Amino acid sequence: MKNVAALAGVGIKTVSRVINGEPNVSAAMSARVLAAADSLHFSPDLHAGNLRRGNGRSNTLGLLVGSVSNPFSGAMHRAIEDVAGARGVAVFASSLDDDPAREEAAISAFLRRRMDGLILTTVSQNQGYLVPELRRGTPIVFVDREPGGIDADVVVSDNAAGAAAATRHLLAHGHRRIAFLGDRIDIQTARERQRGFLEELGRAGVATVDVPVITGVHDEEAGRLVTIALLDSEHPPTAVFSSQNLITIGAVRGLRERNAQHSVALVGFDDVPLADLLDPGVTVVAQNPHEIGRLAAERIFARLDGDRSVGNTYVVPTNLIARGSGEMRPK
Amino acid sequence: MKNVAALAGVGIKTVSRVINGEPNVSAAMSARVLAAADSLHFSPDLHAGNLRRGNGRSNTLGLLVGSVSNPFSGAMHRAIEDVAGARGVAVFASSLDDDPAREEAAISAFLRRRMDGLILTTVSQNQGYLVPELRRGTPIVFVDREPGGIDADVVVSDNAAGAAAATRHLLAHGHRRIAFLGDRIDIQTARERQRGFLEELGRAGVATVDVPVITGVHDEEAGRLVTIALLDSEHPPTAVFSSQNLITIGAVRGLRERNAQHSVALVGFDDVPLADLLDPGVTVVAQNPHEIGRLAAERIFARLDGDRSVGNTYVVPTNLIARGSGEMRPK
DNA sequence: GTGAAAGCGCTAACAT
DNA sequence: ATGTTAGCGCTTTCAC
Repeated sequence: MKNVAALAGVGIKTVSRVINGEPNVSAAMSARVLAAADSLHFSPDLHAGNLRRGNGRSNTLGLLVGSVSNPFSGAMHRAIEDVAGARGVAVFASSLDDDPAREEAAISAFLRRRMDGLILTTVSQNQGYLVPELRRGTPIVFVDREPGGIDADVVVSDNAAGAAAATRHLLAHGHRRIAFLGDRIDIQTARERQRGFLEELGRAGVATVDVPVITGVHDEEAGRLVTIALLDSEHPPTAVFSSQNLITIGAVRGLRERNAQHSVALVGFDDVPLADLLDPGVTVVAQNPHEIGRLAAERIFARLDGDRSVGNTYVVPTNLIARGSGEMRPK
Repeated sequence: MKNVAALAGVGIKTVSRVINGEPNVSAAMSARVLAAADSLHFSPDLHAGNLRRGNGRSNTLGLLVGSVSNPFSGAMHRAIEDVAGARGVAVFASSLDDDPAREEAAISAFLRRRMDGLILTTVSQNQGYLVPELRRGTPIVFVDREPGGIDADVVVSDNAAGAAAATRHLLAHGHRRIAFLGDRIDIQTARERQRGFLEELGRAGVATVDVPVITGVHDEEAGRLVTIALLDSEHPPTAVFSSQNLITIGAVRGLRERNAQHSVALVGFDDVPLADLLDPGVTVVAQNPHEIGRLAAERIFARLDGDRSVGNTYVVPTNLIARGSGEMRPK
């Protein structure tokens, strides 16, 4: 900017005025400055400006998701980007990988970069360490999973209700021996889904002693192996409830390998790409990652626009989509 | 930092030393500063530091992809994040949406934030406007699509060769009337794939006058509609080559709707989630987005580490995966 | 309508 | 081993 001022033969403040579109610059002056800036390929340093600027906004949001390569995360990211982009705010995304160390590293990276707001999926048991940052005025919204030890905005799916709906669906089709395939129990949503499943069985008066509940299933391959093991066991289940998208894909593979896809029912939590094109189509309790992302971003901007209300939890409903795999009756 | 120094009763430079892990600080001093920083929830301002720091690195990379919700982009993003993360560098991703205006806006946002390097998917016909930035020393790698008017590192799939392989595969299975479903022709890879397709037909001596070449097919719904129109036409093709992942999904849907999935062959360019679980499995020319991302990130860091060689083009091979849909013979 | 000086939070260079 | 001063690129404040 100094160089631009020198080349245009004007004071540095005038350049600043022109670049930022401030009033009180003559048209001739403005043209001269713009020409100089152009010929030097000048691009203002946003961070340097923010250092002195009053509100100190960086027009940047930090986003922490499960993994940027997971379709759920991708859809959420996209929705957030759309809301933020409309306001000229850029989004900075990191993958959590369900690793508490990455949670800390990513958030620390966000904080050091002075993001205007944070949208976080977390895995640690407690997010109390963010309370000072929240008090300082940085809007923080937790998505997908509820945080611990902090009062902030939260946007989540109705995990327990969705899991209960899936369970009810299988029960209604005559299943009693329903296997539950759950993620790592340190993950808040995994516990919620398991709770919804067990409570629904309880309401139906089904003894859970006979129901295989397998937790710690975290990825596709584990889902496949667990499904095969269940099918090969002495009392195989007549239905499977896989409580996460990667597990569902693994379960589909496992059922195929034992040629059980048309005899053992399957309902998944969270939708899976092309689920409707499989044979049978995969019945799922679909989440709405786009809506979760949109809402989260709206909350951030509401806070930035001055909303000082206490933290609220927004529950986005799930939606059971029957496609065939969940409508089979036990043999 | 000033506050930390005051609270600890030391000079500001000592705090700086402790925070940055510089040598020449006594253990007692270090502990006192750390305690003060902790009690004030101090987090250093990375950008303020970079303003004065010699190399001025922001430890941030800008990434522009098709859409953060596309699986190809997601896989690439993830690979880049993994390489960058290992070096303590964060990644900032934006969606291009094949819109030249977004290309300009996103790159301008990157530049204003002084990213250390840029990994770009572009859609404008010419990227000459980035030459000054490249000369200034900002490493820029173009991924997925080759840029115009600039000499820089490029990492792409072998689009023409992959398309030729797909075409050869269909020809070898007896097809002559092969429909080509192409993306918008302003997209460089779309042109390359079309070229590979037509050249392979030429090598095989197949007259292209009889071959339906449909371009401008950009999304899933367009792919579906075009496929149905082809099947309903007077001389329906015996095989379809869909040259992009969303188009392929649309084509699968179209074939299903006309119950032609077991009679009309299909090969897609770029892999599709769960393609192996469909009936028939979808034969594709798979790209390697993970490898493209990894290589691109490696190039950025090589440049940051001092590599001053001229721009190079890295071609990542494609891989034809036969799963059933591409191995059907014409009726 | 324009510009000079001070200072944002930090680090480089140079004291001590 | 610790502190002081200048200045990164910009905006603010205030003077002209």
